[in-house]
Amino acid sequence: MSHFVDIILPLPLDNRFTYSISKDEANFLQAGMRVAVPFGKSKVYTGIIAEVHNRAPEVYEAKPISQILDEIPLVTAQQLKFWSWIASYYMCTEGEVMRAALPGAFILESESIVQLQKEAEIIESELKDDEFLVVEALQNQSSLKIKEVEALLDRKSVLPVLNRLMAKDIVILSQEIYEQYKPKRVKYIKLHENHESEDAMHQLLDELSRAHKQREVVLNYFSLKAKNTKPISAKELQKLAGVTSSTLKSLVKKNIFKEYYITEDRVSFDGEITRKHIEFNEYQLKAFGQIKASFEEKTVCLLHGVTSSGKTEIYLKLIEEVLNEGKQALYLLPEIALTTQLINRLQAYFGDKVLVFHSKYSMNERVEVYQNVLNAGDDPKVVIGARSAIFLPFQKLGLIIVDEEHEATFKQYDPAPRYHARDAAVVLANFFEAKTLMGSATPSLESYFNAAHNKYGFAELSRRFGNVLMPEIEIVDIKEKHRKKRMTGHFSDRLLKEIEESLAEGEQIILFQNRRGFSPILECNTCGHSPQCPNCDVSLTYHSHSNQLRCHYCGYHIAMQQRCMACHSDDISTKGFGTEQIETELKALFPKHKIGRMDQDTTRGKHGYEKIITAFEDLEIDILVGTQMLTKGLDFRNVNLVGVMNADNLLNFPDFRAHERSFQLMLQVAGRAGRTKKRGKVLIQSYNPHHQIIQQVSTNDYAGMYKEQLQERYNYKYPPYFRLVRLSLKSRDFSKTNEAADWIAKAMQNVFKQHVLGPEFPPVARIRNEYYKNIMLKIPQNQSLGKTKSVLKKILISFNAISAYRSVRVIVNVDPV
DNA sequence: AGCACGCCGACT
DNA sequence: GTCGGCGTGCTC
Repeated sequence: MSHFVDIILPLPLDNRFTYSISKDEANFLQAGMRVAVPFGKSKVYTGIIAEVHNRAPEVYEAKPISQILDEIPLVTAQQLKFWSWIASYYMCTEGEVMRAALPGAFILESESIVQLQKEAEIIESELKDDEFLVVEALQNQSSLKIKEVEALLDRKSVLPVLNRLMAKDIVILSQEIYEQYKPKRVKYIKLHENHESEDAMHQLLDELSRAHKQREVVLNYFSLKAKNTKPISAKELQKLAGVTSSTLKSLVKKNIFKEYYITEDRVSFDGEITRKHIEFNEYQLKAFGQIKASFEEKTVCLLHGVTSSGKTEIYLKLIEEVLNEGKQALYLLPEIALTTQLINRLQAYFGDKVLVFHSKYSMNERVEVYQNVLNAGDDPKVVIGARSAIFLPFQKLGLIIVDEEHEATFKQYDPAPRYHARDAAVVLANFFEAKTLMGSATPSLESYFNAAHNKYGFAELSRRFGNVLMPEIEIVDIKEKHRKKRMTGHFSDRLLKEIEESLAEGEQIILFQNRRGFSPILECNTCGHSPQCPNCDVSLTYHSHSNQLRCHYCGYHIAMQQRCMACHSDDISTKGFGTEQIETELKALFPKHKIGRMDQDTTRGKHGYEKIITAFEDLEIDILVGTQMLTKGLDFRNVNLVGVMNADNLLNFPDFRAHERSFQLMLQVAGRAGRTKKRGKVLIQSYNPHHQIIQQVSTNDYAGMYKEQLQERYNYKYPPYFRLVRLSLKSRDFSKTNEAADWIAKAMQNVFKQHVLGPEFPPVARIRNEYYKNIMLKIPQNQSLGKTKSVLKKILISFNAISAYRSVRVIVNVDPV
């Protein structure tokens, strides 16, 4: 009987691909293992085995696999099931899910080259036969391809051999594109056996009497040795003795010291557990009880807890219970809320049971977290991470917490899979029969709706911890202030007065200014022209620090213009305002105080964000101006005043969620004020002070907002009453884009009638010289999702068969946010 | 996605 | 006379 494997390749291709394997391989291989397979004329890809079977393909001859990359499955059966759910629900390929789900280092591409490590110390007697063969070959030629190693050893599974050689630091494996995972190895020092006796030691010190530095190293070594039995790292010894690595090296050369290496986890935690017993207040106790009770009958529970009401303690307690049952927990947060503050808090409580999964982590670190989760065995862990953490290889998941559940960043926008981590988490939890807890101070309408309709359980925390009052929210009518000439730049007299008072009290201030939408643009006062991006349909925005005009979409930039580009008038000015303007104005208004700015420009780089936060915590900054970044998970003790510079540009977004978003954003920002004893103050400046949303924010009226917005959603057929699928078409050819969009829209209208919207140009219809057009499909609750998607898929397949529209790409976004 | 194959313009 | 532009079709 012949044997085959079906492979998922990390490519946007709809099918799995079948390869032939030998009988022995069939016995060895399992679903979830990686294999390298030839694909097309010359490429080799890493694929995941989805199935081992013996159904020979009928219309083609299956190629054999080229090598086996794992000895045990890297992907669990649950994950494979989850991948295929994601692919089908979000209408993408399994290959795209694979790309998103596995750390890049696991996906090797094309030919790997094996080379001898330069300073390898090779002890032939310690090598197995096959290892020796490889080393011998490498001594004759500088590098070997994996294929050549296979030929040399006359077998396919050569990676385990190479891995052993890598572990011994004898060979290195390099990739053309992706670098491979490298374990972190720390150099340790010990005394050479020759000097271990007391006599030898004294003799040694005498010998070194003229080599001061070397003698110093040896003395320090002994004192460290006397203190404890821990291995002594080269770094530690160098530092203590105040010498460089070359001194150490010469001691090693003299056979006085010996080096050895220990592989260490990059992601380990070596701090102390300062676990404090969690003491709930009565409200937390009640909410905790509500959650536990709801988990008896429902799988998902929504926790609506106002800012700083102590949601985190409830999470910790629930996680602790799950860990005690021997199960794993996943704590999901939006990327920007993954702060050191929170991680430290978790580590202080759970110690090395905490694993952090971050997109900022290096590839090597991500591989280690992945492997730690996979090999967790009987030592369950809690993983804290952003949306992609749902793809980790959990063994026995007991609980998923989705904190800041309302955050749009849980939805991946680009590339596919365009999944919503919150919604996918519920499905993932169900695979494990685990529970999901969603938490937010401002829940999404969808989740609140699910709770209200008994699909989810519900718990509430309406008091702030320590009975701190909710901040007092005051609305400032800046239209009137303008009329009465009470504005200084973008600051009303009210706001300035409050800032002055706060500064006088020695308190810190946060000012919030929404980033995009109202970045400053250059405008001619004579002809009204403003410079446009040549590649995109947007105005260029002014960046004062570089004195440039830039495009947010494609990065195009030109120098700041002194004259209008259309009419050469020199009467030009900047319109709209961003964080940078606010910062400049503040510096002029409060020259004696330190002003900080936190936005995309200032938080670039690995620790940019941390630096600003730390500076603010250490009271080095008096007033912090920022974008939405500062709404999340930060706990500043000394802030009592928060100002929202302009509420209107949030509200005027052309999006059915704009009002909900504005409400959430403003309340979240407001929550930064007065987190300790003193009652905080929030000033919201607006041209429309009577806008419903602003009124609802000022009275903290979530229920009112919910009711009103829900009615709007009902009237205009939006979620949660209707599901949405958005198709975006793009191509370099304007009329092709239009024709293609019309074709698809027509095909859809034939089936879905009035539930097809568009085609319509998006607000920015051209980006990087590609033209965009959108079609929206609304799916009523009583219409089968599966059937709808398969009809849509069929339409798209026929569309792709039309050669005239070949250059038009269609992007499908299920549940767009 | 990548890559080879293939058919038409400006160059050693 | 060739190098190379990217349109099209396929990958087990």
